[in-house]
Amino acid sequence: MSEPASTVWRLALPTPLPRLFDYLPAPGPAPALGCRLRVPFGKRSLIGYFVSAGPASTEPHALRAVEAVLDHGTSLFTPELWASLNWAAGYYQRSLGEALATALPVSLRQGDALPDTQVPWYALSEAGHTALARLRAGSRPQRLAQFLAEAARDETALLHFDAQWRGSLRSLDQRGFIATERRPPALTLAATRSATPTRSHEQATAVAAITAMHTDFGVALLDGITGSGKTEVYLAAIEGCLARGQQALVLVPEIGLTPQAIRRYGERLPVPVHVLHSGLSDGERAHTHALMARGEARVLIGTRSAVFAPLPNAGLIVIDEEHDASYKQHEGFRYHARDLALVRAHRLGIAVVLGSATPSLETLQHARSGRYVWLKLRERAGGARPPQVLVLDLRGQRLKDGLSRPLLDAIGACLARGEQALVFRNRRGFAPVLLCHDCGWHAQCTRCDRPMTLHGRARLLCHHCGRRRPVPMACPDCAGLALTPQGAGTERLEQALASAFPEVPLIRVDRETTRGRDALGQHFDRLGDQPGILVGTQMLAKGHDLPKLSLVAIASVDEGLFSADFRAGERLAQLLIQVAGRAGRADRPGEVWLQTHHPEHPLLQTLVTRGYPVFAEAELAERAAAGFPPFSHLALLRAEAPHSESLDAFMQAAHALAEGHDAVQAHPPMPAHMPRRAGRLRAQMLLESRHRPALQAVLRTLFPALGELPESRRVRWSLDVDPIDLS
DNA sequence: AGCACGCCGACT
DNA sequence: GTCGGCGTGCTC
Repeated sequence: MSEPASTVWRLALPTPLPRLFDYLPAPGPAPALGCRLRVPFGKRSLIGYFVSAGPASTEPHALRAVEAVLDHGTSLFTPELWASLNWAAGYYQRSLGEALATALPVSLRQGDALPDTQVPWYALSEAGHTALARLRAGSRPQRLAQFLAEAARDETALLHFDAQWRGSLRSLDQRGFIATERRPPALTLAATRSATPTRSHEQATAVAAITAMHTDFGVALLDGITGSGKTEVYLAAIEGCLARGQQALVLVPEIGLTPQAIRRYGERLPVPVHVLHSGLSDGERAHTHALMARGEARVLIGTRSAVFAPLPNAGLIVIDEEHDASYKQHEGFRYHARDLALVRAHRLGIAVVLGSATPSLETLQHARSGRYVWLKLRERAGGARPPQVLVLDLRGQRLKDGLSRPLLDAIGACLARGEQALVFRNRRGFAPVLLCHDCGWHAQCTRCDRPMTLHGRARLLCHHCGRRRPVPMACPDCAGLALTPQGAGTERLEQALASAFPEVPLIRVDRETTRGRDALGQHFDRLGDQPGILVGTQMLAKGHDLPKLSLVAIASVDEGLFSADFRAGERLAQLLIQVAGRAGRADRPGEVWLQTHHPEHPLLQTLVTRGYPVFAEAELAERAAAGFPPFSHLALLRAEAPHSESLDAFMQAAHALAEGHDAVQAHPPMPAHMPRRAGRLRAQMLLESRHRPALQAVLRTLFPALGELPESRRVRWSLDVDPIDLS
């Protein structure tokens, strides 16, 4: 039966416009919820998602017709994923169409069909069965034929049976002894798995607690120090999930998805382990998506966007390093993968394991309040001792290229023992500032009002907008020749260390030296187990285990100590613990050196002498007193414009709209942390509430109203719900 | 976000 | 004289 003529189809479209769009229906019945349709939109053609059929909402609109229905019968979204994405679009104030499109791999987003996941299975044909007895006993083809006579096999099984199966199969096939058909891939692996290691009492307790949670939604915080064996707990929990026939999703931070880590899951679990990360082709991503959607993949490990994987048979979600900032998308649809995973798990009625050595204060607060099961791992596997932390007071010390004498001596001693040292510095380039020693001028980016970083000896680079220019011969202000690099970046540390220790290999790891697939792993491989030095940025905080690494130095912790961002302390503490955790995992305790001009700073004192849990308690008390998250909830309106008039006008108008709501405070607009970037002026306004629903209610009216402000057309603006970074 | 339309600088 | 810069307006 056809729909009445006045009926329209209401679609979500991948555009930031926060509404649905009506179209004249295509012939045939209305599609299922979430089915993809091709529709004309302005001058282009878009993929939209079916939401509902009904009478046209707004009257005088020239309706256009749906061009094609792409999904017949079932949509790409499971009911749970559909509901979760609807929730996410509302919560993060994005259009439903954008949220839906973000959740799909690019090729599906563009309208491709869900890829075929069937693989060839080989069996013995009737002729083959008849001929089996005549084959020469013990020959390769005969043994293969015997193997296929028992059951049809896929390529994985054949490979495991005989690495050179292809030749034998071809010879059997040429004689008509093989029957091939396409079937879904095998769910389990025949290969023998690596043995389960003996678990510590703490680990066993954690595994039992997580296993007990399998019947319903629940969250466990696996609060385990570095080296306490969190991965072993994940693996055991995933094994339980697989034993119940369910799927497991593991989220890891961008940098955590190393071949080493993937191998560990692959060697242990009795099913194929699938991986999603940014290095894959569109086709590979769509294929993995299809496997998950059909329940043909049981374990998926992935970074942030893997949180959108279909889970028709969900059993468990693991989020490793749950505090990691890479789980928050920093542009467009600014979702938080951890929070979205919790929402999905709630709908799915499954357990979530949040693991970290340095839990976020949000998660910790839930654990303290009893909403999460709090599982602690406080022992290092094998009884290894924690690293010894030395705070090195730089005041009055002579610094050579950012390195003090005691630190150089310690590195020398470390190398002399045949071990490795890691020097961490969060600034790339040679020096962060180029200063005129005569008049005080320093090289600034003309578009960002920030110092330009000196790279090499001749080039200035702005890390905020990418602008580059040559180093002037003389000071542009006073014509003096006393231009001096101030401070030390990774490049300068590399040079200083190379001249101090010319006899050992030295590897610099930062964005310049480390690009592309597993470049980091290759660096580590190059170093091997010989004595040597690694110097570099954040990228060194995770990755390979380095058994010979016994000294970690943080060249300067000072920048993080006095930041305007209320989360800076938490982030610095997490980084310090993480980097420190790299030292001395094997038989001998490592040493961690912190260079600072502020050895008495409470953060360092608490963290170093009493550890992260005590630090976190103190920080939580401060957050409670100041009314910051997790004791309040934030949304940040950001805007930028080429001229201050349009920017100010928009921010004023936005503030007027946001003001005067119960239980939600709209702070006055203020310049962004970087008031000018790439030549554009930037401002922001913070919304804050103790009551999340109250904040959500304000955002629901504020967001569409902002888009309708005439002032909004002259600025680029965005709303960040639960911002991680207030700068 | 795209994509077009529409008015002002440096080029064949 | 044009090619093209990005301001501003619209998308069922």
